[in-house]
Amino acid sequence: MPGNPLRPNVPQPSPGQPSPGQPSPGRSNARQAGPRPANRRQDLLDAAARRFARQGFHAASMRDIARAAGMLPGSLYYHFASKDALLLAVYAEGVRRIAERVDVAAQRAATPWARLEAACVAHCETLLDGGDYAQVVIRVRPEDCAAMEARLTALRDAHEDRFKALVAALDLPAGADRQALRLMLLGALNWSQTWYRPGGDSPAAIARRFLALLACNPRGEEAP
Amino acid sequence: MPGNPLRPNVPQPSPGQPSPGQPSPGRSNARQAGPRPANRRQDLLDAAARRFARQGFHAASMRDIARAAGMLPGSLYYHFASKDALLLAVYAEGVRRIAERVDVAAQRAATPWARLEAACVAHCETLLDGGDYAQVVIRVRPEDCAAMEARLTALRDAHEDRFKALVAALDLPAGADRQALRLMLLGALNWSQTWYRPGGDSPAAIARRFLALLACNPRGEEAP
DNA sequence: GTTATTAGCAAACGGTCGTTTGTTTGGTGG
DNA sequence: CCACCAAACAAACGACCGTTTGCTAATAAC
Repeated sequence: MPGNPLRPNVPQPSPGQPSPGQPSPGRSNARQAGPRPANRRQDLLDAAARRFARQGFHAASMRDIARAAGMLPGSLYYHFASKDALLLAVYAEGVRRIAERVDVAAQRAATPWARLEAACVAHCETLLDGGDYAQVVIRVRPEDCAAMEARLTALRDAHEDRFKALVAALDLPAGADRQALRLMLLGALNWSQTWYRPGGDSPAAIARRFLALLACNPRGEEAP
Repeated sequence: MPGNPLRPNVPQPSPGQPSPGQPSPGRSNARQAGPRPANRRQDLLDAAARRFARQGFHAASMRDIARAAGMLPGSLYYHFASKDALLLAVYAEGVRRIAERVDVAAQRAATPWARLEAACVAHCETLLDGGDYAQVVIRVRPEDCAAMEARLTALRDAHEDRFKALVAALDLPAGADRQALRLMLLGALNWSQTWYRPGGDSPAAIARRFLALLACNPRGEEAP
């Protein structure tokens, strides 16, 4: 037992920080873009995202992920304390990527309806073609990982709040059912992950076709 | 090795037959409702449905299911050849239950719109309050079980075809986007499983609120 | 009463799981 | 040159996985 030089487990460079590299290795000192402090952590996250997106949380094993990242199973634990923690990191990054694209798209549009449409298009595109991180957010249910359930749910909710605001900004008749509008839109878009295949309609077209069904007269009335 | 009296693995009383009991044990002969041919197979299916619905396919283990059914792990294999086969049986029964309620509801309604609404209400009610079997159909993805993927997908598609027919029967303007209408409706309803909690709106109310958003003017046009 | 058959028990099989541990690199600051 | 440390390797740990095997009570048929 030579002391305890083990398990430093990476300082986790404050979640949310874009990507300036430099994990600030304790000892300060400007290190020029430098030879390469070995960025395998990102490869590892990518591999985990891919496995979680394609197989789900339980079916993806740490050994699969390690192999996909070109490491041995034990090596993962230098970067992440547990499988749960790895999922949380992937999930958080996934939410961040979706939210970022939705925000950018919404800000570019002029009217409230156009903003909602742009947001739906961005949400759908990221979900279906935006890579593995985003797919994990829709595919993996928070309750699949009991230890992280609360945190995963909070992340997902934070993203959905954007749509709550976009729908609230719409100019609708008094009795309009805004909650149903949001739930229906997001539900239909999220579920599209189960039937979408790259051959047919583009994700953007899917989102627009859905929105077109609602855009005409979204108040809570019966059919004729 | 005393011959091979093993693995008779139940004659599988022809899938789809309602529930008359009598598994027709090879040797014919009317057996009056009788003392009890031991119905544990149903308990076993129920237990499996519950675990699959609550934990998903991979997280539910055969040992969990056996314990919930009051059996030992090995005993499951008298009734089902594998975990995959057990899932298939649960899934098929789930689809059957949803489809049955949807059919009954739709037949009771008079107009095409009323039939679609009744079908959506029935679909949603079965999904959210109709027990574990139905939830498995939505929760478990066919690709979670590679060996059964084709069969599970076929079962799910067969159910969705009913909605294709109901939407086709609607009296809509020429350019109406019927495909989007169906995908949006089913997607929103299926996704409701992820956010529904028994406290708030009833499943029927959820379905009706969604349909009300579409019922007014479902043609493919842009927002003003 | 004998004989099959049903439905299950009891105990393991090999394999994989998430994880831990001790040790070894290779670059870097002093 | 040396001490240091991030980043991995190599090898296991116990637990649990889906499944197989041999056996046995109870039941029903003859």
